[in-house]
Amino acid sequence: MSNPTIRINPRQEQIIRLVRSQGYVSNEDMAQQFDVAVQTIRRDIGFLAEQGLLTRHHGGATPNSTIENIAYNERQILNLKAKDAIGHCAASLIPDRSSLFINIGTTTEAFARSLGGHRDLRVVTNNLHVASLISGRPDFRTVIAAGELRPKDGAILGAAAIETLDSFRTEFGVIGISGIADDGTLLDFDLNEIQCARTIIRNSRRVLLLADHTKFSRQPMGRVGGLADLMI
Amino acid sequence: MSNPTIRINPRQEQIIRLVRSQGYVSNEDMAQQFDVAVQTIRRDIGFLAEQGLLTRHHGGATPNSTIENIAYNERQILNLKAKDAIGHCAASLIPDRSSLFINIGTTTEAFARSLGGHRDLRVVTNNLHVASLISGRPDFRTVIAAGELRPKDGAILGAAAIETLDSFRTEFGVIGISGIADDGTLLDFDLNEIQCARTIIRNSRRVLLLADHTKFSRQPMGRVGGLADLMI
DNA sequence: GACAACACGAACAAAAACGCGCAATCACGA
DNA sequence: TCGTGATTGCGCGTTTTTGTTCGTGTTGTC
Repeated sequence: MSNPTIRINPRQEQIIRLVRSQGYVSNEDMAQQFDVAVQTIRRDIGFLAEQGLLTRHHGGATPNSTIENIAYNERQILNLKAKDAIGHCAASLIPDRSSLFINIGTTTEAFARSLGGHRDLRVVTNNLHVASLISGRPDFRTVIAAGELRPKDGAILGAAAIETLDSFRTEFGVIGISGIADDGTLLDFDLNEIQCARTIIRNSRRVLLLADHTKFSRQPMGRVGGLADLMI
Repeated sequence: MSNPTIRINPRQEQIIRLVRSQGYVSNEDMAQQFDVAVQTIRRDIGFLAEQGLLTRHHGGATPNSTIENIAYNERQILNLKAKDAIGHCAASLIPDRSSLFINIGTTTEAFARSLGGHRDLRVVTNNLHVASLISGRPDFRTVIAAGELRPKDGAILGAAAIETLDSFRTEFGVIGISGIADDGTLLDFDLNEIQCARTIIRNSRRVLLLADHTKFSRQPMGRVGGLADLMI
């Protein structure tokens, strides 16, 4: 029948906890910490990875925060370094205990990843990956918008999403953009995205627009607004 | 059914207390502490584990955290094999091109993981992890419910979520449950969860209830419905 | 592109833990 | 006092876990 006693021993449980809290731990470190041979740790890691509880690497293991891995591995992220830097910089502008919208886009996801040091934020987002990234934070209050998912980037768009976004007012709106025209006009490809961005801008006291240099060379056709709309 | 005299001797009671306070205690330590042979401790541990009062391991025992206290990460690994098997089995009942609700719970997540071979499903869910799992599928149409995220398990609950769920009718409702009473009554801990489950049941042509054997030994207090509510 | 250092898996051996059967002990009432 | 049944301790063969060795594979550097 089904085995009643699950085959996970205390050490393996500790390993999961350790890896999840540290991000990356080497086999050597774990062997030392638990006072067992490296080979034993390897066996544990192998077993846990087989169960899908963490990810194996040469020399150690990392947690299996599903979405982050999907984000990095399966999706092409251009200018990762620049986006991380932008996200980090933007995050430093957000004080603890603030409320904020986070819109769709890979740059806003980088921003969300940089919120690790913040506390007690209240976040409203229509970005599935952002929601996943911060979903484990017990001190955050995270609201996700309703609606249909767009597979390619985890965006939640449409009338229902706008309705959700429209029922909140926040101190910050963090949005990305597809393109910026020479005159400062903000541009996007998709009407739904544009409407969501507008809703966020309308309901935020301040707006942080995250964009790297590539946005200046693109010229989508939809108009989100002018830079003037972002002024405080 | 409930046996009137369960024989738990003082030593066994002490063992439970000790394990609960220490986290992990080796059989050797306990044998020394109670001044009995290791064999006797083994018997005690075996008996107590059988009663579900603690968890047995090679060389010792750990406490059996109560359901509410089990963190999501740990819950995820409970009965992983059984949950995968259940999920796989349930997935085989779903034809391509169906529409379905997927509720919160680790078993429903296992189910979602088993949908890899399906095509063109339309899914409505209030489970962030489920949404993430299937978000990359370009042939699926995925709708996520609105509302506040519960960090411990990625559940989206509340009035907004119910409103989203209530605006769809599907062929299948896939739900988990916290406990099943002997008379078939479905039980849950949280009022919000119960309301979501009821909404899903109401709006589904057929309901698939995913539960492993551990659900029969738990007795939460909220009533979701009877097994009769699930009949086709 | 080659080499050194490190990490890995497989196989084997040692150690620890386990279960079972049986005998000794204890509790308790006839 | 004796018998009965439950509990405990011990011996021993079996299973599980852990450590070690060694040939192979991977990584990083020059």
